[in-house]
Amino acid sequence: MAVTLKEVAERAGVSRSAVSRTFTDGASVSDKMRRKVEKAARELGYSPNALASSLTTGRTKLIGLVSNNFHNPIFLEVFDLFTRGLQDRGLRPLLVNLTDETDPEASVRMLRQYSVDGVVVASSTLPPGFAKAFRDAGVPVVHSFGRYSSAPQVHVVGIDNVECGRMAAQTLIARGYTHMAFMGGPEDATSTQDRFTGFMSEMTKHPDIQTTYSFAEAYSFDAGRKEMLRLIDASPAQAYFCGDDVLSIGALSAIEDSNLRVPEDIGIIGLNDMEMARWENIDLTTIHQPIRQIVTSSIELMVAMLNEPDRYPEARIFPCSVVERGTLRPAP
Amino acid sequence: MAVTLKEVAERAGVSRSAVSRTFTDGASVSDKMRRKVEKAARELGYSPNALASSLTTGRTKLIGLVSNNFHNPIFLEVFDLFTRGLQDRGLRPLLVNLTDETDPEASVRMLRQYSVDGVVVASSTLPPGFAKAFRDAGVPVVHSFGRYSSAPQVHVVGIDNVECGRMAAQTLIARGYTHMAFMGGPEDATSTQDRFTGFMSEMTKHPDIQTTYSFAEAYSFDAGRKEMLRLIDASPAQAYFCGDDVLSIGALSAIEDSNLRVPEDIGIIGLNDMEMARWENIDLTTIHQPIRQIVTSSIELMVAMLNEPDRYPEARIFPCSVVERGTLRPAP
DNA sequence: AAGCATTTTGCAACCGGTTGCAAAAATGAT
DNA sequence: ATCATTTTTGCAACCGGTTGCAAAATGCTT
Repeated sequence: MAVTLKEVAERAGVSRSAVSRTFTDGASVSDKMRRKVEKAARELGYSPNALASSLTTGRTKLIGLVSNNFHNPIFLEVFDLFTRGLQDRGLRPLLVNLTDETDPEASVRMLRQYSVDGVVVASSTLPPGFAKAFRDAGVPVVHSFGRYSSAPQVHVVGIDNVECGRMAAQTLIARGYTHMAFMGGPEDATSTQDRFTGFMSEMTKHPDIQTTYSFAEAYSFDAGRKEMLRLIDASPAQAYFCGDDVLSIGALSAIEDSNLRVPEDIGIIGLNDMEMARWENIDLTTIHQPIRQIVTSSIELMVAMLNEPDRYPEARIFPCSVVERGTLRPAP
Repeated sequence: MAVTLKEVAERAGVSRSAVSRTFTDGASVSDKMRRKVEKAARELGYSPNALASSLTTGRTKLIGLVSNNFHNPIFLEVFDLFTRGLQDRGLRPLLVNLTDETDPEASVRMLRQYSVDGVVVASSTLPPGFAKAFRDAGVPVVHSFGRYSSAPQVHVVGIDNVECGRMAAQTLIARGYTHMAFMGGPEDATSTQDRFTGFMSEMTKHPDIQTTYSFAEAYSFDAGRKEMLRLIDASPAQAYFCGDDVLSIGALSAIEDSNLRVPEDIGIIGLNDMEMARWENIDLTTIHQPIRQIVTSSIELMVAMLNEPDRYPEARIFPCSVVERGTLRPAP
């Protein structure tokens, strides 16, 4: 079907090596030869087979992009940034959607079968062990949005979720709330656990402030709404640190429907600062997660690892900051 | 680095063909042989190189998934469905993000270099010519969410946007509005053009109803909000058919901020029925686009084409339907 | 136990490229 | 024009698999 190197060589009346060399940069070819080959290639509509060459070069320029977050709008931004960033460096994202049913082992195997040069795990909910499976298989891996650790086993790029929890608590404290709560995402997500830890660690410094907590079933609108409806039905706190922005928006919807006002009756602070958070009809106060930087840095790290596979694992942590909008009452 | 077929063969004390055969189903291998090989493979941690085998079989099981919609939340649902659907059939999505800057030619070339078995173009804004470029390059292609044509040049799966425009117009007419408008997405998107055509064709049957139209710059919240603010500043219509749901939500935000009520002062009907449309704080009346069916059907069509490359191009069009929620006043 | 049909196995060529090495060609110095 | 040096080119082996074909092994019949 497709035109091969051999055909071009025959047409140009040169050896196959010569053709190969004109298409690999850095190889030694005379101008005359190059012109001859390029002419023949053009006439035949030849373009080299990247997969065949990967056999000898050992490089496919394929990068596995693994995620299980196909329901959180922020990940559309993440995929956008990743695909563009990788493309710009001549790398190709092979997308893997890790659902609850898919066997993690199977995806490791599959990505190895396709000889990906590296793997980016983009998820804030997967345990560190998942990314480690790739490392153990000898595949360079970066865990983006992964759990921060002072002794990382694999490269991690993300934020310090414990610190974010602390920051949220401090923000609420500064607003003078006397009863506040943590409404987390799924309890088994590492990001939920860490944010919870940080939040609580700060609150223990303020025993006078009443603190409660609960967890939603998922990082989703429905889960946030459902949980907030339940909380309102009991006796709600004055302000909530919600697991993330989608959850916050679900909570806001519940509050609105219960004829309570934001921020007067209940205050909300989210986390992520996704595009939607600044939509005027949402106007969510939230903690900004610098996803652009995280993605860029992840890609840089990946590129660095391709050249230096045994690079010592490092954690790259980016600072977050509170974005003041309309869902928290002003400081007294 | 990785374990190869040859090593397994040596360890098991058999020929390379034998190893190859145990890993290709349908090949003739005795049980004894299979056990021997599998044992050796297990001990060595061998898994076959999919790319190397593609060289001889001519199949990579790689499917290019090309899109330029990385800002519309509905496409996260689309990517979710596509990746899962493809995975379930043993196919791997190679994601291509087509930005304004990327040369379409280049992506065609790139996907050919990676010998993808087929390409899915998932976009409602790309011209049919783009998908055709793949067909001309001899690559099976399906254009999902593409423009409906009675004489399609490539396989198209989607909706009849003209019909949707008509349906929107009819819905507004039935509500007894006397001044209504079309607020489209970007004017050069085929979906915008078709919805406009349909909308207008219906309105010409009702010369008594005042009809106006305008276009937003993109299918985005900001564009919708901006355009609606502009319209409100002039003299707004009683009801709008907005290009899609995100645009509608932007419009809703503008209306709210202008202290006008929905649906009393201004009615809105969107298109897509994305997840967010049913969020209680949005509650958008919209035209449901059956994306699940479109994606499923696209994948089925792709699989069919892999077995029968010269399949005659067909258009698969799925019916849409109005989903009544809270942004249009009830019929009189 | 021999004869035949059937299944299993290995050989070797091939898929579409790359690359080390040595021969050939071009360049430069004298 | 000669020779040493550098650059360019082709040969041939290899990357990790698959597959048609013929030989070897097995199963079945009588």
